[in-house]
Amino acid sequence: MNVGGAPENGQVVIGLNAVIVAIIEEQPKVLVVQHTPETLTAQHETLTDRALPHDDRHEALPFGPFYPLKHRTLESGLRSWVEEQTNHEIGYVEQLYTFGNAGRDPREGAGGPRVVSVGYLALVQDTGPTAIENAIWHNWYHYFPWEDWRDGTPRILEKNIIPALRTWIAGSETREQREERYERACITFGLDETPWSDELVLERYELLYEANLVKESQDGKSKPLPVDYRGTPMALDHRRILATAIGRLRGKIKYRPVVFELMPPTFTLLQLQRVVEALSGTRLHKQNFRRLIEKKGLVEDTGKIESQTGGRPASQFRFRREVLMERQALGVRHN
Amino acid sequence: MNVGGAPENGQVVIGLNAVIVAIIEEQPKVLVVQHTPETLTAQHETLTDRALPHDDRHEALPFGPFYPLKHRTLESGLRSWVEEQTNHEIGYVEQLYTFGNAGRDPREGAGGPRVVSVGYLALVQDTGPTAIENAIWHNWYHYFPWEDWRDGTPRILEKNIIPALRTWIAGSETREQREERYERACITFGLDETPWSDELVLERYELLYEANLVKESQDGKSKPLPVDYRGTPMALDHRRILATAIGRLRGKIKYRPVVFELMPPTFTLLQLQRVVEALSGTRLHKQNFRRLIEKKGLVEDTGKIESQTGGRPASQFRFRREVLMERQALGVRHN
DNA sequence: CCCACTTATACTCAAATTGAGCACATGAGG
DNA sequence: CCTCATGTGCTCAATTTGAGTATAAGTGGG
Repeated sequence: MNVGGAPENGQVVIGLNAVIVAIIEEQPKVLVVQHTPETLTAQHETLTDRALPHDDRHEALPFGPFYPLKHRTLESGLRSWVEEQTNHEIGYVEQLYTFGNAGRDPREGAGGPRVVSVGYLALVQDTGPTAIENAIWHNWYHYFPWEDWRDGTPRILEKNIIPALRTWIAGSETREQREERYERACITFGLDETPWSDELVLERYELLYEANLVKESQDGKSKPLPVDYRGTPMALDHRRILATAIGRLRGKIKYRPVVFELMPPTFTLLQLQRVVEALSGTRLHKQNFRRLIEKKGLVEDTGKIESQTGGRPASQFRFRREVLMERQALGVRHN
Repeated sequence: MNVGGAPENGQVVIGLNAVIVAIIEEQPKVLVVQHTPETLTAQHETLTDRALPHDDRHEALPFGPFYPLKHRTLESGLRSWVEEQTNHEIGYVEQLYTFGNAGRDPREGAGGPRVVSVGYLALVQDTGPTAIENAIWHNWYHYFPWEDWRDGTPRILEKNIIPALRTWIAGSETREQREERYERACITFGLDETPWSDELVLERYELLYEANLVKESQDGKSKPLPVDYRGTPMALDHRRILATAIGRLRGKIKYRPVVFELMPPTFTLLQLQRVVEALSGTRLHKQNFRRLIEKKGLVEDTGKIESQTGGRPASQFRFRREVLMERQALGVRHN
């Protein structure tokens, strides 16, 4: 057994994980696969010869294997199965991170191949229901309820997370550890007047993970958390990958014009603002947002008027594709 | 043959490529391995059962295989072989990109495993000569002579590259193509008053590649370029990986305090400035640089005085490790 | 028809940041 | 003591940013 390749060093299989994002009704949505035991087996093919442990039967990111004989590049592998399965044309693909941690996937181990998975972020337009089976669009704030500040400070944060973090800080074993925990919590969760930073999504998730405040880090020994404040869990390390994607996207929109990948061909400035707000989880100052957009010259007036605004009719704009070519400092900054 | 793993889908082997950077005498250096046929075989082990074609026997980035049975994570795999081989302690490691292109490595193909390689950027301090065999520190501007603007516009750019690009633009087959080429060249190479952007290292390299102005893209049919303006070539796609690393690092220093990973424990502000300048390839305004650094509070005066400055003695500073924890907008902006 | 309500859009203004420079300090070396 | 090279404090105008005021132009209800 184990012939071919570098046998004595173990087998490696490459998987492609996609965070597919669309904005639907002003909410940032991500495509997730509902894992029932049957669909899991059907989807994962060779990777699923061993079943997932019961606890990990959760929602998962869509996953596709990489076939080196069939796919010329990793990205083309990703594109082909995503477009095939979702019937959505992908406008934008960005590689996020490659995860190779042992123990990521409980199916590996004695005899099983090591799964190295490459995470991708893909942006698609809202083009109605997907054809993909068992896959649905979920609001990403279901998984990260503390990340949505559009209606003010999330209640979950004030009521549950911050107090739990303070308990965690107080429970340190040395003074150094307490200070370190406090410092981290300040920076990531904006404790005690420290400003909140929308990009630290991964850092926040990891802190909660370490503090045992999310489902994924529960070892079964400590008593389970109340459901209401840990956010919906996902299979394996998928919530981590999603956190990476959100943080990256929030950062990227500030200096590259990627928002437009999520927009319909024409849109009003308020619609554009709502999309940015949905992604960043914050509210923006309307007049300044417009000033910024116009200054960048990313957008041009189509002359058409949208009158279903609920107020004064608005001009419809179009993204100027000409400026798309790698150009920097063209994003949409906040406030 | 081809038993184990997912046989019908081809074998995959994972390689780890490291761009190891240090600043030595105000120059940004990268660790490269000199490939003679013998050392190549010794280094690459299982990956080198087929020899490289003669043209690809160039300088290469250090490369280590990933052993799934031995390494718990990709990063720990990288750290272990880099530290083992270089005797340098790595302060900072960042994953760059995962390359899976077919045809990247001519050794793959019929029967050979597909090599997927994960590129890493590692920053080390200048701690004298390395112990690694056949590896030497090379100024990265040998590979990208057009990227060093510290002594004004690089002559190579004005004398050779820009004219060659104009020829390439003029040689377009349609009007659209000409406009597209011109636009790209403007943005990346700062043609006709467009400002130069230090971060577009990869974009510039790719443009030159497409325009057939670097060695790696020479197909052997067109007549060879004069040596003087294409920069030193590297094996396989290593120059591409290096370009990715430089661009990433140039971007990163602007918003994260990573420069300090390259600094000795104490340093003067001018030394710090010289390091930033070496990385970004530009000159900075001294007084404003100081103002910026002091405002960020990244640094503290040790009270000690450096008198080997050639002028008035300077205060020695130390990086305040306390602020290292994920904190944003703390980099060193230019000018 | 007027009114409340909603959204669009033009413009103002102070605070903060940035880019460029002057002036002087302080050491080394002739 | 004069020159040279660097360090360090400070000024100043231009630009950008954050926050707000004022007004325009639609909707639907009485």
